[in-house]
Amino acid sequence: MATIKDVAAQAGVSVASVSRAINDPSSVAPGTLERINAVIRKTGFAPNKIARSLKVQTSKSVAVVVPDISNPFHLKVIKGAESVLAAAGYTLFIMDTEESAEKETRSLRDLFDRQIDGLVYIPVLTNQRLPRVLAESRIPFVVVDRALGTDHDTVLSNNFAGISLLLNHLASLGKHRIALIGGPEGTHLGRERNQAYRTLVRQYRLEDNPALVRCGEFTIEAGLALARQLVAEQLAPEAVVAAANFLGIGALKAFRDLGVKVPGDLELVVFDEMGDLVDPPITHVRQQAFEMGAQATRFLLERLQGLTVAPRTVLFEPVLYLAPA
Amino acid sequence: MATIKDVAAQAGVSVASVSRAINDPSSVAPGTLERINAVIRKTGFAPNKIARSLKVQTSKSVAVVVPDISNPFHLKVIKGAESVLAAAGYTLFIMDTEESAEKETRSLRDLFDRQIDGLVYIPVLTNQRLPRVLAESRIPFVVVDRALGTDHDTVLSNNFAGISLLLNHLASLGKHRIALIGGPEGTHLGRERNQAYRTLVRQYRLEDNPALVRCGEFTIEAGLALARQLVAEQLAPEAVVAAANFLGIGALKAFRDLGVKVPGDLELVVFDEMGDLVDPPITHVRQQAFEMGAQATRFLLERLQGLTVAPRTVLFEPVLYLAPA
DNA sequence: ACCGTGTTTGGTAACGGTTACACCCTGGAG
DNA sequence: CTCCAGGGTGTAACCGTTACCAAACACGGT
Repeated sequence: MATIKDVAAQAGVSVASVSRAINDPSSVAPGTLERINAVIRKTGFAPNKIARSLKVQTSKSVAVVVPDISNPFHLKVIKGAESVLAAAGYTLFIMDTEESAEKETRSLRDLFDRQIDGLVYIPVLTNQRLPRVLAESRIPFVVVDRALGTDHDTVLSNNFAGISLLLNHLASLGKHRIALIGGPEGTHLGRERNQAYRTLVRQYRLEDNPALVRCGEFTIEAGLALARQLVAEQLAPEAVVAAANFLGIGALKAFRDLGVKVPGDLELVVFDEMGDLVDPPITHVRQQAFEMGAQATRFLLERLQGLTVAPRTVLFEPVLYLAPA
Repeated sequence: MATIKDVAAQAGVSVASVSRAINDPSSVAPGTLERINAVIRKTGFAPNKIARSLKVQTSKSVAVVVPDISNPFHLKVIKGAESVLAAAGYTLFIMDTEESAEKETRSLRDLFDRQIDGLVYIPVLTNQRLPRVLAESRIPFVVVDRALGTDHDTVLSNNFAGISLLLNHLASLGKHRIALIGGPEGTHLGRERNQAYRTLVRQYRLEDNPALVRCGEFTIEAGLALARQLVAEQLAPEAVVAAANFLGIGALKAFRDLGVKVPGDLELVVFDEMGDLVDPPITHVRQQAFEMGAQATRFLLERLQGLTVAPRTVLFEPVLYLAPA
């Protein structure tokens, strides 16, 4: 690769002039500029970004760090981020932490000392607070999907509202004994949705029976196992709410395997969409994942452009998708 | 962030010693080493990778560049890459080119002058040959899923075999008039699968009627539209093969909307999986995406470790998943 | 003729590391 | 008692840019 020195030599000017020709063309005489540009075209020279970053301490790039790139929600957040970044001239790096706190720390570290400018960050599920690396860093970031403190920008879904939409729908259908297939109590996200269920069950005066709530990991396997339990123990719920897409998928599989008709024997509703071709169509709420990614990135760009305002938190409202009756 | 100079000053040694302490501990006296390490721990110092890369022209990182991160096939290739990279101590960057050649070029450029060491590369669909940036670069890369030349490592699916499995299945079911919903003829991938269909139709002595093949983009919308055409034109195929997952999804939707029973009125088989919960279950072939990503990455690592052998091409066999009758 | 003023340009010190090279010890062999 | 080998350390050049500063020059006004 040609360097700025080569160009300077061939054009018969100093490196300083070449640098100026690139970064502030108006500051160099038209004749010189043309000569330099000719050489640049000829050699295909492009300034080395590494060297540039080292000097200017910025890299015109941001990263999105997500716990599981195959989770459709995360995927859409990424797509949302891409949509606003494309216009802004930033390069986007995606990193998959595979739900491992250790891998997450490594990734963050790595991004930092590669001079990433900013970060859209969906924490690993088990994180109860901001990783030290992040807290100590001076780079702007915005946290998506999990509340991890208030001294930085945060973009969240209104989990309570989401569960509320689902329970309200079931209640309006006259269901009374409604089970929950919930996420892990040890995580913020799981707790928040489970708690919403408990609160709302009382509020709607539905059957309030601890045996009706089953919690596990946010995985298809867990959904499958918990749904099986519910059926096996003859609790005969009239409806089931699954607190996440993977749980819903697992539950639906279980019911199908066990010959439980959905809907019919049982109503199933789920938090988050499960895919395009799910049959029968299942009533669910959708998070505005794309829009959340976009908004988070807008916040980030504002900070990158020097805006300093108090940390903001925004809540996106999930929307209900009713399956045709 | 602390720099190596700070550490050197605090430890009362030269920067050279600190650098050595990090990169070749055995070369510094035990006492000094300990003193340096103490300071490093205290300050949380980590060498700036940017500066390091600039000097040593390597960055211990590789990238996976894919055209569409929400395509399950690409996703699994990424997961496969991750699985082998984790062990090797390389950082993985993921970039989504969104099926845009222009964006792809930018991304590749960007990666290069960030001193990426190697590349696992799934080209944008419309690329007929290796992008210039890549061809001219000196960094090792391996191309996945599309044949773009023979002077580099390539990892492919046996598309012919995949179509063959599907047609063979249909033929064994006694189907004779089999339509194809194919990909764009202007792309290598589309052409390859469509061509396989044409060849095999003759080979199996099935109805060889150009009106039975409909091609379009690899999208859900195209699948939907093409399936509608097939139904509308009363060609009455006994079976349909969709040449890709998105086409299959679209087709299934169309049939469902039009009240065409699958199976029953029509048999549908598709190249690639469509999702976990598709109902009814559809007979399809799966590419060994994860394994392909892993293999590609293994090839890459070998080159990164200095192996120089002739460029290799490996073909992975798709496997048939029969829907329960 | 002289003096600002303004435009172009070149020299060069950073940025934060790595590494070739020279230097200084110390100790064992001759 | 010299000499040499070799371990441990520091100095400084270098990676490719950018940006500050000063130098060179032209030009219009007194």
